[in-house]
Amino acid sequence: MIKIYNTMTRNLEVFEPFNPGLVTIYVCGPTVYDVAHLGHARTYIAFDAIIRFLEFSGFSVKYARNVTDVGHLRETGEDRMIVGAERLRKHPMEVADKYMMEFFRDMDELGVRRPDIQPRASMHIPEIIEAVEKLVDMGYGYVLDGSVYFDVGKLPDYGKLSKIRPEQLVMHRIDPDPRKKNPADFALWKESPPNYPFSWKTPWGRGFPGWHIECSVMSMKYLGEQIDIHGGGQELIFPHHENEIAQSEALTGKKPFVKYWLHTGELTVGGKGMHKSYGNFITIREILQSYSADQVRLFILSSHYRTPIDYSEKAMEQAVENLSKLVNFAESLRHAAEEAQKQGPDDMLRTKAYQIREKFLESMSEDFNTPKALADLYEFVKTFNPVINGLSRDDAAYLHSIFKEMCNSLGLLRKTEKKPSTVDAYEYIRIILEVRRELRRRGIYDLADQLRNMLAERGIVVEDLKEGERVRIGR
RNA sequence: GCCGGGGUGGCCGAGCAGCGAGGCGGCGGCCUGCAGAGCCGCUCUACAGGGGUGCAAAUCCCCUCCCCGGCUCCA
Repeated sequence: MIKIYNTMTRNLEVFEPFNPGLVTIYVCGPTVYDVAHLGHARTYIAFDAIIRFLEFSGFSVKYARNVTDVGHLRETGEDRMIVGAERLRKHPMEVADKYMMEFFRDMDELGVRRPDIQPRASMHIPEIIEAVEKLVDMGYGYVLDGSVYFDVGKLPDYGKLSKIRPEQLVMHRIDPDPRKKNPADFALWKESPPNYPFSWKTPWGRGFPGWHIECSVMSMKYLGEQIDIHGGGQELIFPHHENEIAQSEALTGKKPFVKYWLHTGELTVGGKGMHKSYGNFITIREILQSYSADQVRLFILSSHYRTPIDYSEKAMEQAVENLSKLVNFAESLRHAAEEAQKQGPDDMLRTKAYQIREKFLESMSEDFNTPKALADLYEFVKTFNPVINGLSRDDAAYLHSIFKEMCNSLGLLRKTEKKPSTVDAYEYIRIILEVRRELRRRGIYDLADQLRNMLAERGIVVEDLKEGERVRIGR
C-alpha cells in the first residue's frame, strides 16, 4: 500500500489510481528558452525515482512531461521564447529546438528515463484554440480586444489547491488590466503585437496561447480528462496548477481533474533560489563536469522530495562517499559471485536480506521516503559487508541481485555497460596485472606499487584482495 | 500585507507523541608488504527560544525569533 501526500488535501492519502494497476502521471516540463539547471534536475530526478518505484511496485505507468515553447510570459508581458530569440538572434522556434534538444540530452545524461510522451505546446495550437473557444461558449471565458480571459468568478471553488481566495491577490508585479472582471482572471489567449514572429490566427484575432492552457489541453489529450498524478515544482502551485484546475474542470465538468497533486521542494544554492542575478545559477551541464549522474542523484534522493535542498560542495562530498560505499559493496558482491568457492544457499542470510528489502519497500511506500529507503540500503551494506568473504557463490549472486534491484528502483547503479574500448583495453590490463602479481610474489613492491599508481593515474583502480585483484575503471 | 514551507548533534538528513533512524566527517584500534576496500569501538540529555496540555512532547496547542518561497516570470 502506497501513501502519497496530496497538496490538494495537505494530507497523506492511500494511493488508488482511477484504474487499478494503471497510473497516469503528468509532470510540468521546462520552458525551453534557456539551459536546464539544477532545479530541473531536482524535480525530474525526484519524479524519475517515484515513477521507477511505482513500476517496481507493479503499476503500469503512463507518463507525460510537456515542453513549453510558447506562451510563457515574463512580467513585462513578452513571451519568454521571444526574449531568448532576441538574445540569440534566431527565430523563436530555433531557440525552442536548441534548448529542447539540450534539455533532452541533459536528462539522458542524468539517467532520467524518458517519459512516454513529451508533447510540445506549439504543436497543439489547434486544440488550444478549440479549448479556448469552448470555454468562451460555456461562459467561462470572455474576450477583451484580441485576448481571452478566464472568468475566475464563475468558479466558487477557485483557489482550492493553493488555498488562496481571489480577493487575497492584492500584490501585483505589474498592474492588471483594469478592464478585467476580476484582477485574478488570467489569460487563456493573448493578442499579439504587430509583426510578432510567434502568433496564430483565431476567431478573435492573431495571438498566442496563455501560459496554463497548454498543460490542460495536452494532459487531457494524452492521458484523459482525469488523471491520477500531476506534479511539478512547488512554485507552480500558484498560479499555474490552480489555473490548470480551473480550465480543465470547467471544460469537462469532471472533478477532480487530478487525483493526487505532488510538488517537489525547491533547490537552493547558498540558501536562496537559483537566479542568474544572484550568481548562484548552476546548470546541469556544469554539475556533470564535476560529478557523475549517480552522485547527483544520490545527493538529491538524500532529501525527501518535498523538503527544500540546499546545494553545497560539502553535501556533494557526502553523496560521493555514500555512492562509493554502495558501488564498492555491489562490486564486492559481484566479485564474490564470480570467485567464491563455496556453493549453496544460506537460508538465514537470505531471510535477513529479504527483511531489509521489505523495510526498503515500506520506506518508499510512505510517500516515497527516499532518505529512509537509503538508510535501509546502508543497513543492507552494513549487514552483509562483514560476511562478504565467507559467502557462497549463490548467496553472493542472490544478494547482488536484490541489492541491485533496490538501487535500480531508485534509478541508482543502473546497468553500467562495458564500453567496447574498455573491453579491448582489459586484455592489456590483464597482462600488466599478471606481471605485477609476479613482482609482488617476489617481493618487489616498489615496482608493483608503481604500476598500480600508473594505472590509477589513468583511471584504472586496482585493489588487491585475498584472491586476485578487483579492477575498477573510471571514477 | 496575505498564503505556504522550513529551523534536528561538526555537517547532511529521517522521525511528527512512548524503544537514542541512518549517513558523512573526526578520533582510536583491527586487517593488509603498502594502498584501497572492509571491520570493531568512541565521537550520544540533537531537536530555534519561551510558555502550556499529557503519565509521556523534537512530535500537539499558544506566543516569539530566524530563513526560504508564492501572490499572474520560475522545476
